[in-house]
Amino acid sequence: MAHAEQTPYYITTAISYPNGKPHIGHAYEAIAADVMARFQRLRGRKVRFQTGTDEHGLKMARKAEEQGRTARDLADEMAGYFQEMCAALNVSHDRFIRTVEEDHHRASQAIWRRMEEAGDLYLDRYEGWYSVRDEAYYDESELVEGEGGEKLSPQGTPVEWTVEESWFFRLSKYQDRVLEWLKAPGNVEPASRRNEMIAFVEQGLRDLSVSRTSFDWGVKVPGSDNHVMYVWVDALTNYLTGLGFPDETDNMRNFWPADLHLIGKDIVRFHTIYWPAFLMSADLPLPKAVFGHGFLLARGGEKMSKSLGNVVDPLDLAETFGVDAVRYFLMREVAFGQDGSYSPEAIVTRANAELANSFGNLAQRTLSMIFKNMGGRLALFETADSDNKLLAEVAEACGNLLPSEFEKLAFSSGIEAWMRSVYACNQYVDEQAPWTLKKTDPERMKVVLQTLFVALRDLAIAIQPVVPEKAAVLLDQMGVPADERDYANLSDTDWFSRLVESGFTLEKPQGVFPRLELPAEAEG
RNA sequence: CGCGGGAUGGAGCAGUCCGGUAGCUCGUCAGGCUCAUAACCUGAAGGUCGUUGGUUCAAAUCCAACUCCCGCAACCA
Repeated sequence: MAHAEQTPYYITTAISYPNGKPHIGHAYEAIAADVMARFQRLRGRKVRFQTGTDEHGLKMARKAEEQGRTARDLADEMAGYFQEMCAALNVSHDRFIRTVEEDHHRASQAIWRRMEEAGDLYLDRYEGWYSVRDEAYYDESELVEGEGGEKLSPQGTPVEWTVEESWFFRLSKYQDRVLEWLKAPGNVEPASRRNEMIAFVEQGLRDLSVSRTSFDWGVKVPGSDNHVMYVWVDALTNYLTGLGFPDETDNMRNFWPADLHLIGKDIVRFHTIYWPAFLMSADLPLPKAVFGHGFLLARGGEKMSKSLGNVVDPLDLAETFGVDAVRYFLMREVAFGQDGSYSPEAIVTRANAELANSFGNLAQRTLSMIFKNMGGRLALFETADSDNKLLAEVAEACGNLLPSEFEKLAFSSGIEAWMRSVYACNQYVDEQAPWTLKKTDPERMKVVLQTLFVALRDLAIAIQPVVPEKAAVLLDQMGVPADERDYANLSDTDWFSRLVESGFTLEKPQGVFPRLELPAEAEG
């Protein structure tokens, strides 16, 4: 369907550090971003969606060394897993960026030069306690004592005294401007994260060490070949790289600044303090919004870890339960922004109750009755008040409630609103009892069934961002043309008559959301 | 005084910003229906919303103090 205006929308996930295979946390973020991207496309916006991997840094270098191979070789393998994950989860990104790519080095060096030209970079010596794991220096006062009396970072990771020449970024210079930006609602969400960051900046910002000489797996600092950039300098720049920066490309013009950086709550600081400061220094506009989502915990709220044996491979999950069930579960179960928990039981319960029993069964019973009692053929019909009431409720949920919640990234409550209208449909089926009307008033039965058909089409269109594959299967069965499935089509009043005129005949319906069963070995 | 999150019927959560009949899902019990994916619909039982104090006509919601739990974070980042 043509849209009068195609307002650009640029959304990114964080790029993942691929020193391990993707886990459910990565899947969660990728899926959420994908739901948002698909949602915006359905709203008629011209979407650009980027995800990828952040492959530089000491940890990758060390890991490769341990395995006796090159960092690049390791990076290639690991990045492959992340790409596979995106494919398996139907993540519809426009670009999967890898920070080892040539254009990314070029973009990083370009932003570096701009910060340098702004007078914000200077060479100094850095001495301090460095944690390889955290990739951060700590002040003596921040260190804690380990069991054997050894010094540990506040995170409990080992630190070593390190002295190196380093480039510094004048972060302190941007303190006031960053603070001002942070305080404007909407820039950083949810508010709890925003407040944390405000508190952090109000304590005062120190200049940031932004280069390393202790290893060479990274982007070379222009004019200082023995330095590589601090991983975050190059990692954050990926959002620009994908648009063609530093060239003045159409993508740069259309999509920068980004509409949304979707990230985990652990890296909010980098995205809402360092990144804005870098951009200010480089004289580039700041992202319109940064959202720090919560984490997915194992059942009972415990952290997922290999030692606890509760790690979840997203690919296994998709294979076991189906991609759409997993996507639905993740978006529905936890309030976005907060932490949530996962368990196989929870996904089966949720998917069965809502997708199979409520929505899937609604579709099946409706289409089945049309197929059996009307020969699968549709005809124009006149609705009564009770029918209009249902259609109005469904239209409100699909056209207003769900979209306005999704726009706020409140996926869970958007889906809940949608679900309520599904309940209303099942209730309507019961009240109208078309199986009785079949004997008493066949004409009325047709009205009821077709009212449900209309409702079903709205419901299927609305939920597409969450369960794209299954929604498409359902809409296909219903004969809704592929180019009439945007949100704008929800308010199209002629689609039904066009469908009738086209002579569409419903085939014997196939269940779209079968009930799931808990795999026997998933117990635990 | 490190930081953050949480405590609401059996379980999992929403509601808390902007006080005013405590809501949802799962589970349990009873009933209905039979079109449909052993599904759907209706009703019921079950909570003094962690504790104490305060503000108020009114507090899950605001204020103060306290108790307890969890995490510091995703593969050993």
